[in-house]
Amino acid sequence: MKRPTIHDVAAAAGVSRGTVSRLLNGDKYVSPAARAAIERAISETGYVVNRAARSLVTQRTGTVAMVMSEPHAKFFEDPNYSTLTRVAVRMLAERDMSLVMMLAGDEGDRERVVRYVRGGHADGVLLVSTHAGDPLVDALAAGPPAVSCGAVIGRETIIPYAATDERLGARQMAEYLVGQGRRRIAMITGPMDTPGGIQRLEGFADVLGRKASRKLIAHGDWTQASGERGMAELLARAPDLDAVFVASDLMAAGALAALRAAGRRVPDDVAVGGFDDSSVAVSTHPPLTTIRQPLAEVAQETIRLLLALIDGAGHVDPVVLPTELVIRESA
Amino acid sequence: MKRPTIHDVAAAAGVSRGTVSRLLNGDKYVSPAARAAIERAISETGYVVNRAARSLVTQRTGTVAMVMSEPHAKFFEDPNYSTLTRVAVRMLAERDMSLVMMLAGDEGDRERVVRYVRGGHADGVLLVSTHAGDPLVDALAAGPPAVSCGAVIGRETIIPYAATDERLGARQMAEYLVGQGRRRIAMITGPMDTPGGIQRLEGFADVLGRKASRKLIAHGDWTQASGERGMAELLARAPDLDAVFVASDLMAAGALAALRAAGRRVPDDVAVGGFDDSSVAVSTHPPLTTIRQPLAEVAQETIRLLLALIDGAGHVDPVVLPTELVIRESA
DNA sequence: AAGGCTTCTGTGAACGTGCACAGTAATGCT
DNA sequence: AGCATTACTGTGCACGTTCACAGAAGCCTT
Repeated sequence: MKRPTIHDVAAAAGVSRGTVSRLLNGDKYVSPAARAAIERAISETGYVVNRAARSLVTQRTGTVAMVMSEPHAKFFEDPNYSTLTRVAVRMLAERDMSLVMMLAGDEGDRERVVRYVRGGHADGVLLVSTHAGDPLVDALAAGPPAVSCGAVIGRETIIPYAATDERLGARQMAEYLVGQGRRRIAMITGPMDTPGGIQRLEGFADVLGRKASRKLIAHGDWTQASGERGMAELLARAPDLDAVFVASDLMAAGALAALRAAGRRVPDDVAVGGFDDSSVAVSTHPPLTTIRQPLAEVAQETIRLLLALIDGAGHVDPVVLPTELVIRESA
Repeated sequence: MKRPTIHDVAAAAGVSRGTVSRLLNGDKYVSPAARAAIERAISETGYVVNRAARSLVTQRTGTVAMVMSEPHAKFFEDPNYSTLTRVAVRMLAERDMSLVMMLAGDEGDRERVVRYVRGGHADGVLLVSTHAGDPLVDALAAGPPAVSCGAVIGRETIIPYAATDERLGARQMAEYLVGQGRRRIAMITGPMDTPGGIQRLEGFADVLGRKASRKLIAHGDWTQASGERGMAELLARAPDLDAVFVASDLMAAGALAALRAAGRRVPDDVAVGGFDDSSVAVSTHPPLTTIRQPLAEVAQETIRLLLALIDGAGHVDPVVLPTELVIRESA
């Protein structure tokens, strides 16, 4: 009834522990005969290595901790995390490693994460949605390698990351709107302590120059309600606007509602550009012209960086990947 | 530089390993003096228990594996999983346990999951979106306790679960549509190998009786595109329909598009009812009248069942929680 | 024929913990 | 006073693995 150990396998194969261990860990000095006997013994006994015993001696855990700092609720509905999680699990599984999820919403959570990581329970840390000034980043500095999916504002040189070229994406949308002959282009940004909030506004300003006046800029918090509010504000401040670039599709859905309430037609009176190419982009009416991010590639690069560091690379360079304009009907 | 061990703590506190261990594990026989000295020593040394060493001797891992069988991509955007993950991480953290994510999409994945779980690397298994006939369920039967969030079709008596009362929700919507005076009510279902697919149709049929003719029923696969297709089919087969109950909000968004394309006004010509009360429900035009599921409670109950089993409960009863009608503008 | 590689194998020690057991001192009970 | 009980503490062993080391066997070189 007991689970078979490496001893049982060795006995069944007629060799010693050491030889079995060598086979398991890919050491080259194992004779073909021994190899065959051991492989047979493993499948007969249904042996699977005990990771606890292994990590006790190797000081490695085969585990990566995914730490999410989103203080409230809905961190996940974002396809970003969905993709990242999937890619991470896949890539780690290939190396027989596993992904454990941790929340770092409040102080207690954060302490637990630090204890866990510094206690040596993870070989690496995958940071997600870490806000500017999050104390977690510094608390984790002395531990195992950490990377972030998306830059950590203010810690770009400390925490390696892979990210979308947010600024490029914003430029693409702004240029498209200008190219369509729009003259009074407004913007609803994300929160200004996130990379997406800051850099999408920067890209917008790159193209619009001083036409990007404060009057034409409203700030949201990624929620649909904030998009609706932002749009209403903008309409009040600049009734003559003929286009709006909204920093996320979800907020853009809110903006559409506000425009409809104000009797403006989209795209005839006002063109609307979104960002993310998420599932809401096609469920709105009209469907959103938006910016697609290479989510899967970003996720993949993030994990690649982390694995390189875990494998001993002293330093890795951040990776920034280009976005793509997706034209639908809203602009 | 080495991480402090229980020995170091014992030495610093002037007691023996055993006493420290007793304090750590909540044994009552520790004198107040020893307790104080040990607690001080722990915080001074920054000691954190080595889980590998602990599980080696206790045969427990402090880990729950969350296994997702969704064959393709987007398992996560569903707020269902988002909520479940969050709740699971929270509740497990309280007991100092952790959640590891595993995918069971293809055969290779499934084998890895079985190896992992039967190899004793998890104290419990949390099944998610497991389809009818999934071989994983039987392969896991001999291992540690497993529960499912949402019933596993055909294995309801083997795998304990917490779930929404899907059938009740469908009845609520059907009764509401009937109560609004609708006479020709159609339905677009989910895939018929999922609880949501089957039971939402059953609830609909409970209310409509033989009025729920095959002519008025189309099948979707939860995607928006399938909702659009289903609606087009229904309009072709029964042009006189005046209401449609769509088994998910996302499919309902597709149905709205098809209705708009056909020139039908919602809700004037056709009332549309959704299911889930997800974020799309408020981003469509008009916003969807839908059924809210108590996601957080279901998640909580699921984990509670699992923990009870891990704690040695021989048997637990499934939990089914009621839904709620949310009235917006589409019906 | 002797020595030195290369290839392969077995063995003892260590990793850090919990648990059973033995043991001590103080207290309560008759 | 004697004995049982309670409260507390220390010690040896086992958990299952990897790693360093030592050693055996075969082959090539001198």
